[in-house]
Amino acid sequence: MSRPVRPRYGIREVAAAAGVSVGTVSNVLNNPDLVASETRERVEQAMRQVGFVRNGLAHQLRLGRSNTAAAMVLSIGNPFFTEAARGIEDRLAQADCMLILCSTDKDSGREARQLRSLEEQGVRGLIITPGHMQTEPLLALQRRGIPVVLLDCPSPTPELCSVSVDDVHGGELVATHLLSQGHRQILFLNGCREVYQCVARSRGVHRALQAEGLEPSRHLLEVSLTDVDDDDAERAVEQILGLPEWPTAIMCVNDVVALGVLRCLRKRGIKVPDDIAVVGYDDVSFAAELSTPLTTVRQPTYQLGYTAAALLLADADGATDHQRVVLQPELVVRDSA
Amino acid sequence: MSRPVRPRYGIREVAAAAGVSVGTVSNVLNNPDLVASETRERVEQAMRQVGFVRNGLAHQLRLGRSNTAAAMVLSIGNPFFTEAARGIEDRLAQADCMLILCSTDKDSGREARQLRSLEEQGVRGLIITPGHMQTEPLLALQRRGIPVVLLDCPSPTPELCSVSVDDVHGGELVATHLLSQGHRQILFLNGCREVYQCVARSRGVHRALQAEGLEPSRHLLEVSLTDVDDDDAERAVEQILGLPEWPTAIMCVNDVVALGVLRCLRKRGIKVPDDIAVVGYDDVSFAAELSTPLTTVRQPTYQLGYTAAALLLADADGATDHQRVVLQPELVVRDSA
DNA sequence: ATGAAAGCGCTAACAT
DNA sequence: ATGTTAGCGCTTTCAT
Repeated sequence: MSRPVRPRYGIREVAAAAGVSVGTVSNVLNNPDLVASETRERVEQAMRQVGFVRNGLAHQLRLGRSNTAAAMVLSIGNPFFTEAARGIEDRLAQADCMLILCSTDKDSGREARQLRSLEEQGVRGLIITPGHMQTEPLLALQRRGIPVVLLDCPSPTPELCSVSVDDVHGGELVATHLLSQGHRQILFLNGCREVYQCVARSRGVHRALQAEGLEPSRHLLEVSLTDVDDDDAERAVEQILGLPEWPTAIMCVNDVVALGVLRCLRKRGIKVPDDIAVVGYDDVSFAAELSTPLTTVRQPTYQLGYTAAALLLADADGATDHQRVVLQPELVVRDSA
Repeated sequence: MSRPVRPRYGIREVAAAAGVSVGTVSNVLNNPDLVASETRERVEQAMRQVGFVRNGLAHQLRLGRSNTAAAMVLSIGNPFFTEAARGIEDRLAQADCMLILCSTDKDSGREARQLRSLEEQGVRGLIITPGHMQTEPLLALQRRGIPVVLLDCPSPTPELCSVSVDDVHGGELVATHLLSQGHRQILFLNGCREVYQCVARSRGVHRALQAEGLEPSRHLLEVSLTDVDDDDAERAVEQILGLPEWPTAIMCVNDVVALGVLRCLRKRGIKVPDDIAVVGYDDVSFAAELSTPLTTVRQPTYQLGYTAAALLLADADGATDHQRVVLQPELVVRDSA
């Protein structure tokens, strides 16, 4: 038998110190009102004395559930997701639940590994923005007893909860705005086509073009970024500007991408919006203060997270209806387009 | 006996399905080479068949340690910390270790609660940017077997590891720059005085004033923000501008605060740097692309996190020397000052 | 090479 | 009101 690596004082030591049984100590912890106040006093003092910290692993093993939920987002470097995480955390805290925040960073291998690890940890539930559209692993997870809530992407099945923002409409808002400004050569710096949000916004853009009777193939160039961050966007625009014909407007899948676009254009001395218009998405905190205040789409980000956590808790408490909440985005017109 | 809330298949079911004992299944998991390859094959198939997921709680309980480390930062909304978290995560991943990321948000009650919760979870180690200077709870934690590494703040004791950036020097760099530009009325929007970095940077500013033979009380106004975010900063500046005499330069404890300052000044139509100069700290991704490109202090943020995780792992593996790594900051002069 | 069984620290049913 | 004890799922020693 290997010695425990971290020998701490447990309820046994507390019991000995207080002259009671482990059952009583356990009751002080979990059913204080079953214990005579005098005894309770004594036990609590013993706990302080030996520096007792409950072994949560044993606790949860016994109970069969933990008070830790997990959130997996696409990128922790995107303020959109940290804002949503704040909402999640706040709601979970109300239920004395902690949050494990993970970031998949578009690595589906990593997503799978983390998913497994979280399941092994026995998380109480999972809030996830999937990096692809295979819901099967998530459904399996839920069948094994771990409630799943999709974040920022509507559930394709009635078995999963979801909270999302209407991305088709969001894409449509942006494209309609650009078209109304007379733009006919639009570059859409989109994310990976495996990600729902990206596909949906693209659909919205197409819809806007159609509404004007315009042929997408003539007026729209869509590029899928790989990392979907500012550096990635900068490189992509750099490349596009090497082409003979420039777009008159660039719409970005999020504000971080727009940041990279602005950086590239600034370095090349290209004026926004005069030479090229730029539109972001998310309305993160810095959007309004960029060199050219960013026209973008505001999402109820905090509420998105907060609601997702609420659904998760309801589900973990045995709710059987799987809600699909859809929130509405809003175009914020500033100077960049 | 209450039924387990989440009945999953365990090694017992796998053993039954494969026609072996639980010990053998365990060996397939942990000592595959002790098992005859034919048996191993059979067991592995049984695992897939029943959809086996190892119960990490029981695993860790038995082993006495987990493969999850935790990081507690001051604010998850600050890109500085998410960048550091990326460094931490990357280094931990090399050791097959997961990260729990927590944010204290200046709430010391919350910090204490989360600390306890993490200890109960049996985290393998803790990387923390403390919101105050009481190291006693951290030392106690370490004595109880959980290695602690201070992030972005030098350890005041030889018993704790730390990785930090020279904040006194950083503050000095900024102030020296401002003084050399002729500024004699400097507003320092600092964070809470309980936080080491804030105190250290303030010391650096004082040092710079002294080097010029200037009296701090005449040339420096230092304000402690409470939330230390952009909205908080905006409010503070709004208030300062109500005073009869305005500062000629505002230095900020980080770039997020600078963002709020720029927002306030823009709303009031005050020109940067002509009317008031502004300096940030951290050089986060958006710093260079703000309405006025931000003069700021660059820190080796990713490396900060990466190194902290390396120290943590070394410590958890039994290293007994407690290193104090100090990195160097660098002034990045742009347009805002 | 495999099996049997003890025990990690805790909770809760049952006994007193 | 308190004590006793089985067992959560796993690992590991010891025996076969």
